[in-house]
Amino acid sequence: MDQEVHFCQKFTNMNYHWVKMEGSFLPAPLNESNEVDHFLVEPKSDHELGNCLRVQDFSRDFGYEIQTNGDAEVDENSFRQNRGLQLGKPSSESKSQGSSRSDTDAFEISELSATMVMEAEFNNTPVERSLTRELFSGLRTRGGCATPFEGNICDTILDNNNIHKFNTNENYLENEKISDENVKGDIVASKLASCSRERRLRKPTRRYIEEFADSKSENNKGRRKPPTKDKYLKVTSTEESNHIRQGFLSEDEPSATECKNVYSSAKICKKYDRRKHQKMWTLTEVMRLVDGIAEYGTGRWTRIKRHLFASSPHRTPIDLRDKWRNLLKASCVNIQNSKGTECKQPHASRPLPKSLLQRVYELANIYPYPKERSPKPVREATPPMYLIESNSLSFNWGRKKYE
DNA sequence: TTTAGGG
DNA sequence: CCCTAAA
Repeated sequence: MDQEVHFCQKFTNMNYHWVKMEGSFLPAPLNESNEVDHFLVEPKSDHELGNCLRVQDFSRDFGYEIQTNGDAEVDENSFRQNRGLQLGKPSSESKSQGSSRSDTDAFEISELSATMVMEAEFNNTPVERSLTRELFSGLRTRGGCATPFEGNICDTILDNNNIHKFNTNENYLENEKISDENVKGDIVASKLASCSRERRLRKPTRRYIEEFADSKSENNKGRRKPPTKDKYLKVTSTEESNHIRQGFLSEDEPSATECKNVYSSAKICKKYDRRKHQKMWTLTEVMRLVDGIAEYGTGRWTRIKRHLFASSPHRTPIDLRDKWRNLLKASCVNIQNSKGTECKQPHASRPLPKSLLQRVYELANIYPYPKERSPKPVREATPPMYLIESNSLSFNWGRKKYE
């Protein structure tokens, strides 16, 4: 029984916490393993232990599965005939494929599995035998799936960790002047475990958690077709909110690379609430919008967006149009005020420069917003006073004739 | 799919 | 900034 406890505690040290977050379980690193000790120490039966530790459970929850290809299919009997860590081919022959770090999850699952096998091998009690059986039945039954590693899983693990020297290739341990079989196992396993633990100390990042939750919910609910507006971005970053607070006063528009970063993070966070993270229009943005309208006219918001706001992924064509509507209001009010007309001053915290408003006003005359372009066909209507007065414009409005 | 209009 | 209807 002491051996069992010993094994279980060792295993526990390498395990993850499974943290429940928003209804789903996430793997979190384990510094202190006390919380799960009760699962492992002194199990009542083989079955109970198996339920706790089956490989399938890990791979299923990660969305990864563990692969053994055809010729590397593990034969339990031959496996058990090997001693200690001599689980596969010598490391010099082993080849790792696709050992990219981007597949961290799959890698660590495999790593964990291999470590489990090794641990079980060193302690030949019934409990560990059962665990080993469980593990290898899992490896066999779930073949044909995709981890980035092919071939003997243990070889892969060892090779990828650059710890292939641990292969008990008796040479290594003989050089180490260690003969006792159990001590060998403990040393190797503890080295493996420490290697494993190094990478598990990091907490899962927030993005990882969000992605995990998101993908899980998508798997459960099925993929919902995003609304059209999602084609244009939903942004999220702290820089973003700083930018919001700075408003007009800072003209530091996000650079192209920043926009790319924002865009990539925005693609990840699909349910971003723009209302909660509204981005103020900067003066340069407004000027760009005015330029775009001067060039393309109103009602061609998509074109303006494409040509002038290509580097501002957070501005949709609808945003441009809405901003223009607001600009129209602002310019109208200001001009009326400048004429002494009694008009309500907008409580804008950052008033636009008069020159800009003047330009908006002129453009509004050239390209009247559709609403202002007589909703009903009023043929006999006289043009508004402000149009008559703006003689600087060469715009031919309606029925004006050259005489 | 884009635009207009209202909320 | 969002939603919906219409083009």
